[in-house]
Amino acid sequence: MNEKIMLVDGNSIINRAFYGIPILTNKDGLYTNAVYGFLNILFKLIDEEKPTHIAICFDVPKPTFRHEKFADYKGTRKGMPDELREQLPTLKQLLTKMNIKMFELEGFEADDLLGTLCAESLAVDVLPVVISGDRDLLQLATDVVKIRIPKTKAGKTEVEDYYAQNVVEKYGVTPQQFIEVKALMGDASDNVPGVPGIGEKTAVKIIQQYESVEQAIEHAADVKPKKASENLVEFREQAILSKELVTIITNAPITFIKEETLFANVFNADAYEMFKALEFKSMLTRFENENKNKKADSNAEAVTYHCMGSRKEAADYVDALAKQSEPVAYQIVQEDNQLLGISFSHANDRGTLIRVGDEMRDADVIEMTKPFFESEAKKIAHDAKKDIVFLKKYGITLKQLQFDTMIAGYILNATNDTYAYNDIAYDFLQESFLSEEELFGKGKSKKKIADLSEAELTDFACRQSDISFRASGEMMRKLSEHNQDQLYFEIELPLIHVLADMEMYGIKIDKPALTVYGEELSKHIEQLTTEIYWLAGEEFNINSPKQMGVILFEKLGLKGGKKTKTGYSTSVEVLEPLKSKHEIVDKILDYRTYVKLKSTYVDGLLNVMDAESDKVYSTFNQAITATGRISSTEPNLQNIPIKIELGRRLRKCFIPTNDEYVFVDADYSQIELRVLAHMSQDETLINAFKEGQDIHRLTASQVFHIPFEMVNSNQRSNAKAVNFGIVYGMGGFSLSQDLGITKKEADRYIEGYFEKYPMVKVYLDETVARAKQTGFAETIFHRRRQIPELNASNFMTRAFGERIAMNMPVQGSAADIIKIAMVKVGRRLKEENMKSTLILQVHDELLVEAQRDEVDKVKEILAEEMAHAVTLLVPIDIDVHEGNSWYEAH
DNA sequence: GGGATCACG
DNA sequence: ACGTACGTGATCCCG
Repeated sequence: MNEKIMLVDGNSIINRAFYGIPILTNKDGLYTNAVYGFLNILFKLIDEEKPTHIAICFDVPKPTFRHEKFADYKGTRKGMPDELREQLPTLKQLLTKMNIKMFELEGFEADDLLGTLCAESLAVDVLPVVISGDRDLLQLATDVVKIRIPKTKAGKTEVEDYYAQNVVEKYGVTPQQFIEVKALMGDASDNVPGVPGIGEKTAVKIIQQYESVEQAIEHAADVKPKKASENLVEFREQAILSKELVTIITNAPITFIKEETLFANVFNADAYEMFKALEFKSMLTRFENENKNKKADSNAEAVTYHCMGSRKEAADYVDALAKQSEPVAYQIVQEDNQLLGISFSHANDRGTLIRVGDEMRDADVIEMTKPFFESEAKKIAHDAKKDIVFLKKYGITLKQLQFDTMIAGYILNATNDTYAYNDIAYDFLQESFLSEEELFGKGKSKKKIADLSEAELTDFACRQSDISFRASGEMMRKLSEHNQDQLYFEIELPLIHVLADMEMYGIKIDKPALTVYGEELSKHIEQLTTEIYWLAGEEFNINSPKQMGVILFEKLGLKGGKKTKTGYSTSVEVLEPLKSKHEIVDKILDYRTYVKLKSTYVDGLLNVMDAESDKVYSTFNQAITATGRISSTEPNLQNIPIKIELGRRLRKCFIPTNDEYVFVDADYSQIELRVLAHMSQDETLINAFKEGQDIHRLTASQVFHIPFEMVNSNQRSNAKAVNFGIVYGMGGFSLSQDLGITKKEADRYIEGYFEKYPMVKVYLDETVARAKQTGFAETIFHRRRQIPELNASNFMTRAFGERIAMNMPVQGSAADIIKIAMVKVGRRLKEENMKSTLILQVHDELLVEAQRDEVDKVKEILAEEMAHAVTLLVPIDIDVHEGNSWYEAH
């Protein structure tokens, strides 16, 4: 046989793919993860098997002959989730375009069609190989017919292969006997009854001895154990029925025409378009490879990039660049802080690389290109912040940054995971390139850029500046179309410089104080560890929730352990109510607090601290969050403890560089609620802020129907939770959990809130409605977030989308506002030649390291620029403090 | 690499 | 009836 047909169980494979790959959607909100995973598995197996023919079988969602025999067949099975169901038509459409033959037939399951095709292909001398996620198919295995069962784990596909021999090895029975075993033991997932009291072990034993259900029944008297023996007789009909149910039939009324299943013309233009629409970027290269002998499409159009060999040539080139009046895109290629080359692209040059090599060392390339970076020529960059920080080390200041394609990509669609070059090319030029991970791999086997040949490096570097240059036009057009010119050019772009300055300046750590603090924590941890072991009666890993669950809920018999996917939950919410039940609980909660502080903060900060300056230099990411906030990493300075005093003391270790400076800290007071007041235009809320009322107290008095002056602190704090919750789109249930009240009461609170602030209700409803219509939510400054979840058929997903739609404009507008303030504060400090520097932002707070003489001026600038970043319908309040540490200043 | 936990706004 | 508040990042365990 030199022809081979791959027979695929469509339903079981797409099902596995769905659960193996996280939910994905494309731009249009179409779910794609299962289709993507299906193709991944399909392609992998095609590569391995190299079939000449292929067919894919599907179930028809209607009763089959098995249901006629047994009405409850598959009765316990839940329907597939909507997110998966929606993907079936997409998959079938795609397979049609790929000219892959599909089979489905009313009254039969995919299994039966596979069995039939298996038999028919063998009859015409075509070797079948069966792909399914369902072990029932193992009954089809023979000495030549292989059953392959793929598993998708962590994005990787592993396959188990079974010939008849392998089935015997693994299950101790032949493929034919496999049916008999199933018939006896039943199958809970398909609701096949089997024989009560006979499980897998017993079933295998019985069949090994008697070979079939019928013979086992015949010799029922001899069968052991006794229970099985009796039940074989009592449930004999049920056993026979079960066998019929699990037996795959091989003569379903379908016609196998070999030629129809030919594996050919799969990677055609039609399919390519659909892959693009589904955003299966990594799979597009497969088409390109398959078609590389065919005519080149626009994508593969030959581009000539140059590499400057000689010093003289390069110097002249850069000289001309610096004088350009038209924008120039550049890309600095570096690895491990080592410069490898700089490429340039502009209107008259698709790409030229100045490469670090024998003739020009890194310092030469730096020196040569310095005039360009500092020139008035307009520059297009990709992640300019990285470049600013890099160039600064050589004393170079990047001037005239006109466009940043990474940031533009983020503004145009804030929900992408990455905005790498290949993403930008894909989204804005409709061109597909390999990602860096695909080019270089990842983890241990990651290849080095430095190992590229000159030609490869030229291509790699120039492609990037080329993409930046060409995409920037389309991106600008889209920004205008979205009304995002101001947001992009007046907020995000200037912010890049502010963030770069913050990163470069860093923040000083009082190392001795931090070390002492760490030792104090360690002592407590040691003490608590001993006590916990003693109370538990044994040693265990307190850091392992799994082990702790066993100790608490099994050994010590505490109850109320709510189950998570993997076992008991041991989180604070679970442990807090158990404090009075056992002494150990309090110790564990303390232990957790101390360990968190020690490992995440003390050790974490010491690890990333620069040894020379005793400073930490955080990276501020401007293209991560879906709402417009910035995030902070390595170290994350936006989650330094403050709520409890023990943790708050950490802030005493964040200090000014030297005693020439002090910290001035300013934070917005209730910025999100003020934004809500503005956006909703609710009169009561607006007036409350205008009159400087205590907003939580006001809410309390209204919601609980008590006079303003009579509100006690508990009522006020409950009202605060309501005020917060509203902004998050919270429901009654969660509020009740949070406040420890009944859902009914919580619902009344929320209702009361909306009675008091009626326009807030109107605003939130309208916001959700508008988002449903447009597919996105937006802030005051037109920052937008796509919300594909709003179209989900799944209730939970859709409700989640609605909460996002309510929250994003509020959280995002607050982010807009503080970003404007940062740009303005940064500008003022620079223009007025001050020695004070903005060093940190924590969502509603700015921290400035102020020179002592400038403290008053700094306070004035902060108060002024933060309060007047925008004009809202309500006043904006700022609290300003100074101190010799972050602890004192906040 | 994903889940659980917990730190922040 | 569904499960149940938005946005982040770091550390640890475990398969």
